[in-house]
Amino acid sequence: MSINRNTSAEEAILKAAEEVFLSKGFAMSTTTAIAKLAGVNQALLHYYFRTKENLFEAVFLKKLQLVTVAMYEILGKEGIPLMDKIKMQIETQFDFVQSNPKLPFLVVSEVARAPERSERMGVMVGKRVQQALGKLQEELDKAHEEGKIRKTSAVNLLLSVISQNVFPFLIRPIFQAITNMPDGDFEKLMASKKEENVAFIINSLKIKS
Amino acid sequence: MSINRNTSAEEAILKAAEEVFLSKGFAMSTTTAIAKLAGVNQALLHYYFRTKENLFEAVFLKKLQLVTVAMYEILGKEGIPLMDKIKMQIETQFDFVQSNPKLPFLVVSEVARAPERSERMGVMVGKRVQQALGKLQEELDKAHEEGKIRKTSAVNLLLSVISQNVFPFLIRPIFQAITNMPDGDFEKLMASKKEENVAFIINSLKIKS
DNA sequence: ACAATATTTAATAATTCAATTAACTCCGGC
DNA sequence: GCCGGAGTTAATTGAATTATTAAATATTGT
Repeated sequence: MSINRNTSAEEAILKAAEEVFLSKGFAMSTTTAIAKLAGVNQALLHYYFRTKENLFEAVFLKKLQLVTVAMYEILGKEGIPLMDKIKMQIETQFDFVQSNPKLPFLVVSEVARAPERSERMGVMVGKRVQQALGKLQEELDKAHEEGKIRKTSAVNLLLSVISQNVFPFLIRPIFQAITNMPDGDFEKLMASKKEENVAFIINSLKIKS
Repeated sequence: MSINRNTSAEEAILKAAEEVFLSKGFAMSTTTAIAKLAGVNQALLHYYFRTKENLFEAVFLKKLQLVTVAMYEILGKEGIPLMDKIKMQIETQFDFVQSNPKLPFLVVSEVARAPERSERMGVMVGKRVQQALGKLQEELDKAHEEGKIRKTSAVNLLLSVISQNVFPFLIRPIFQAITNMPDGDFEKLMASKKEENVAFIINSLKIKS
């Protein structure tokens, strides 16, 4: 057994699968296309992963683990002032999505294909997110009582943050088409979008004169 | 030709197609399933629409026209004070998405399948949206100069509004799973989300003390 | 009534694609 | 050197699904 050869082939398949699945989703991807992109025979893909489903699972779970980290890592941290925490959460999340811009599409399309995925994802991170949200809610309430921010729901806030960070990457092609925006301009827009989102969210929490 | 019969059959197919395509997307839907749901023979579907693609097109374009209205209708109006206009735009858009909650998924998945769709959508509404955005930018600049709001990009604002309004419906299943939220609670959350979004956006525009 | 046309169905052809099979190659241990 | 297993491929199978065909039934105009 040549370690080099098998890892290179298996890795090539995984890499190709990642690329194809990420841009097309499960149903619109073919093992043939993946094998071709990987530069291997289509049967080899089945040799290593047996089924298309298995191969997908390998790709998807790997990605999903990354998501969960970006989701609750910051919120779970102790001893960080509320506003800093929110700021860091937005930034971390944005960076993650920016470096995995096609992942949101895969998640959304996969949930439509196999709704039970949602439940598995819920089991995977639910507990920790809920804890983090509980903590966050306490802090938000406290800050509100101290007159620092307006009354705010933690769940709602999290939803807003994710919306702001994720959605632009999800509709990028349509958005560019409608606003007639070339690639360069979109990337420029996104470069400033992170701090824009931070300002936007933080500002919306503040109490206005 | 019986008007009753053909409309009822053709309509039934369209209605079934709408339902299936909206929840599964193009690739994960089968003409067999659509015909079955419509209660007609599968070949009848081909008699009326010839191809699955045609049938999809009929459904998709119909929906798309609704979208475009919700997108620029308000922004294009004259003689409405800026803040009222923004508020109305958010509300109209939210109402639209709420009554077509599965449409965002279809649009996103369709763009992944056939990227040229984006361009067609761009052609369809681009001009008008760009005009509306231009007007909005002028108004935003004016309001900023008068010290009423902070400096704001119209494109960015529109993107934020759409993000806030659309994204929750796109990830509803995952969101519910992660936060362990039953259907009733989610609907309650959405019932207050419209005004929440208005407050959120308007507030973020204001200049804080 | 009946011819022309539209609608509907059953049967099946054609296509696509995942998955399997059976053979071949390459390499390391003995 | 040759045996055995891992790696690889071409070719094929089988299932699902889109699309067509040809025949049957209903409807309308005259």
